[in-house]
Amino acid sequence: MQFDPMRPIWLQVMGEIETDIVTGVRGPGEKLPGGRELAVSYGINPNTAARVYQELEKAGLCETRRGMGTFVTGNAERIAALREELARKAVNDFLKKVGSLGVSREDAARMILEEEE
Amino acid sequence: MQFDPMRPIWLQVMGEIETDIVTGVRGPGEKLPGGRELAVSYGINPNTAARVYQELEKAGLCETRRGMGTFVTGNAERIAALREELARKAVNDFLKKVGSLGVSREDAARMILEEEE
DNA sequence: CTTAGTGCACTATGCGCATAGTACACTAAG
DNA sequence: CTTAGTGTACTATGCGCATAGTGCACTAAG
Repeated sequence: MQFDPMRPIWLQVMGEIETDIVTGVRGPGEKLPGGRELAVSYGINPNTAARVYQELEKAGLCETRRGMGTFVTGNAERIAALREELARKAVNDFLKKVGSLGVSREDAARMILEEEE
Repeated sequence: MQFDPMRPIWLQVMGEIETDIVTGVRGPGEKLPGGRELAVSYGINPNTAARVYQELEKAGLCETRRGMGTFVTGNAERIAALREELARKAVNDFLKKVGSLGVSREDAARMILEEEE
């Protein structure tokens, strides 16, 4: 994976794992890779990897057990709430951005259905 | 205005001016505020303000005349192209983000039309 | 007990952003 | 010419990100 140099790496990796969690790729209670292993797989520093898990725990998505590792939270409600929150945020950000360009909600919806890859 | 501490200020101010240009708030050939004035109005450092105009010129949106100021480009095609580019990018970013959450294009369009403020 | 894997804490370095401050060069207007 | 407004070029400081490296404490498995 290659990173956007304009945004902190820990935030970008955190986003990746967040997505894996809300989509079920990483199930509730599942053990996540160790800090050092995560660092290798993403090509980042162990300190940066540790930061990722610290922030995920702050967000209530992971639980850390010293000596054992970091695990996806077993709180399914929290996960469902996050999925809802992320989707709503994506919609609002999009509407705000496209609105500032002078595009209506209806036109935005049309662009989404018609946009080619 | 308050800034997102996770992203460079010059990028955020640049985005503001970009939007003003593509929406016609700042017309082609129009003189933009001086670097020091821009700094005061946004509450940022003159050096950061200068960076904004440097980047806008790199993007082909402004023309700088030493001793006179910075002006919106007279190239209307460039402006129209940017508007198209920004809208397309917003759509693609949105589709990518919402797609990673497991939401279809149709559901995304529906969410946009139904989302409340 | 020993070992491997883990989280955690610490020092140090380099880089870019953002700040503050100063100085210089150019242009238009008086 | 003088002045005000402008872009431009420096130096310097503080901060957070990201890196590198080391060590320690905890846990489970052998």
